[in-house]
Amino acid sequence: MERFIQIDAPLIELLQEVMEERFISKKDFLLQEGQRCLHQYFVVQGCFRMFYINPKGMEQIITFGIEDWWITDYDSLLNQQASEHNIQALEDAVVLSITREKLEYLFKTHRALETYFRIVNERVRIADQRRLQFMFDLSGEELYDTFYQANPGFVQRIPQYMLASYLGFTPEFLSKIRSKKRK
Amino acid sequence: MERFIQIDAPLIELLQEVMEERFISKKDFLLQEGQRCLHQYFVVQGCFRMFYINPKGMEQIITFGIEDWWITDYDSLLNQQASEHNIQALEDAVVLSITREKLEYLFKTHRALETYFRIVNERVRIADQRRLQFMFDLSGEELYDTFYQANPGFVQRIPQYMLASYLGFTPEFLSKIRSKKRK
DNA sequence: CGGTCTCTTGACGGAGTTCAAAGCTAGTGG
DNA sequence: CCACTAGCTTTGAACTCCGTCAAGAGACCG
Repeated sequence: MERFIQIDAPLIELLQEVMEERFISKKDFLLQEGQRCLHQYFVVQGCFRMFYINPKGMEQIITFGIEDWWITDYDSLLNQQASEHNIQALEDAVVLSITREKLEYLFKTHRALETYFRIVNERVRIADQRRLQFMFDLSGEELYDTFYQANPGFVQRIPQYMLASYLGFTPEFLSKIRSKKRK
Repeated sequence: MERFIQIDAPLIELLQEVMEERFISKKDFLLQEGQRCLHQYFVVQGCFRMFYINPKGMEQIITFGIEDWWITDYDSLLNQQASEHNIQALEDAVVLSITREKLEYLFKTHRALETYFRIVNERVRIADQRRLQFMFDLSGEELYDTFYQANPGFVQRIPQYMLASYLGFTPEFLSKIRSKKRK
């Protein structure tokens, strides 16, 4: 938070009080399809994936969430409807959670917090746009290379088929990319 | 704005004073590659496209902007660097423009305005995510159908090859989709 | 009218998918 | 601590969607 706003001690203490610490075991869910999403989660430790079941019945990964990132399903959260998404821990994890109601209340009383989230969402828009451009411009192999370079080490943390899903192709194809590289 | 915040008369008047009205002729640019983007634009009348030149040398359209939408290049605006994008009018148009500096000043003095943009960006994140899901799930033909249904009339306002670019395929392929439908 | 911009059509090629089978790895219980 | 199983990765052959290239036909604007 200090990257984006000047945060004072009282606000830090308040957040520590209000946000609930949760320990999640590998493979457990923060959110499952059909539930209403009520919280925003800050990942303290661990790794999550957010995915849905696409029309072909396959799991499609939208995004990952790791340490120091926020994760939630905004569509379900803001429009107060059942989620089509799942958020699942890929490792044992620790998150801080806060309900949308509490957060909006804090926005009113603590202006800096709202500024913080305004800025975060501006940054996410930039990142989302870059990702879209990558998907337009790059071949499967180039997508893999680019992701690999940009996120050193992360590829080791997750099964390859999840990376394939995130990048928008099949595990078989990713396997062929990798086997080609071995030569 | 009234959709998202309670806006009072003084703020409305202030915005009318501070924001500059600009008339843009068809084919003229609000932003060109290489320039620093300094403004956020609110489209009063007309239609814009935001595009860049991809590695193959083709124009790739990222998004359109029409009446009552904001348009800008956040990456250039916030990171204060030369833009890789172009924003061009597809029709004679009217916009209200405001520099980022002025807007951030207004955020400080007029809280409701910052709340408004926080909410707008949350909504845009939802829309961006839906678009990503469409691109994962749908074939070219389905993308066209879905866009056509969701934006009745808009397809008539723009050349077909721009729609093809936005949807992520070639004008030739779009032409084949349409010729198939005629039967 | 004349040229530029836009759309269409067809033949061919290639990136990525699908399906099926087999090999590998890691977690789990006995 | 081993054996077994479920989960993950690899490989190959056939196939599909969509891109590329090239040529022509409209359509719009000065």
